[in-house]
Amino acid sequence: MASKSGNELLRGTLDVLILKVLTWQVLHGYGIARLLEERTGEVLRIEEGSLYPALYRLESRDWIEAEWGTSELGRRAKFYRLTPAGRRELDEQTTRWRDFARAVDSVLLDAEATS
Amino acid sequence: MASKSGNELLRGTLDVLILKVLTWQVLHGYGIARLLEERTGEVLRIEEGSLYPALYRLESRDWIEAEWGTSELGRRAKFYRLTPAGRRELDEQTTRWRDFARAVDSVLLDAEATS
DNA sequence: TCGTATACCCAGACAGTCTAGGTTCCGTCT
DNA sequence: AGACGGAACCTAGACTGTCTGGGTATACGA
Repeated sequence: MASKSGNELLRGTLDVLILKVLTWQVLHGYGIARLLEERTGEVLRIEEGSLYPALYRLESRDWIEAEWGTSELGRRAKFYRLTPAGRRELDEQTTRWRDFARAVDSVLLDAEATS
Repeated sequence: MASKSGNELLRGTLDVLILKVLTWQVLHGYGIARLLEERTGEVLRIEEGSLYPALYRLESRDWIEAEWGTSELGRRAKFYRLTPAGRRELDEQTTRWRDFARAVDSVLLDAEATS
């Protein structure tokens, strides 16, 4: 019952998460999703139907660039790298996330009664 | 240019914020929005086009109940209060937010290179 | 050889926010 | 008295991003 499949919280956050992962390494889409899930103990689950559209979006905005290659497991894969504009965007969105999260916390973590 | 009017980050967070405010006091919609903006230094801006649909959504799910009354300034206003189910939902969504925010932080606040 | 996992792709449904319009009424200023 | 701003509510339609659920191809192990 409390399943709530559509992760609304992820909205507006997936982009910056992808950009961040790409500062760690040049990686293909599938690997980005796996890495994010792994590092967050499955709290962040990136469905492929969200992942690939997000990658195209980021590429069309010139925040990342793609190149076909071969994965560690010998399969054809598209590797993404961060562009200079993508790095600037990462910084900006990271700041925005921090401000937003702090604001939400300041409300949610407050005591129940303001007296 | 970096305007980004549609606040995607707010997605999935507005509900829990409203529920939380209603643990502080019985309040009308307009007042909820003003209070959230005030308390977060305008970081959270709640547009009326998002606010009222959100209130109907919460009411239709029986998480809040409404009653018409008169505001402090003498105007007709709809006052909302939290229901028991709303309180449970608040707890659940607060946990979900905390897990999510911690997961995002663990990625974004990490050093640039994992070595 | 057959299944499973890797790795990619896409159309359509869906949900929530925003824009931009609107109404009513109170209090204040002229 | 009239004009005006702001309080407080409401709504249709656009937009955007995620998910569901389909699909392809290939490598590897059983």
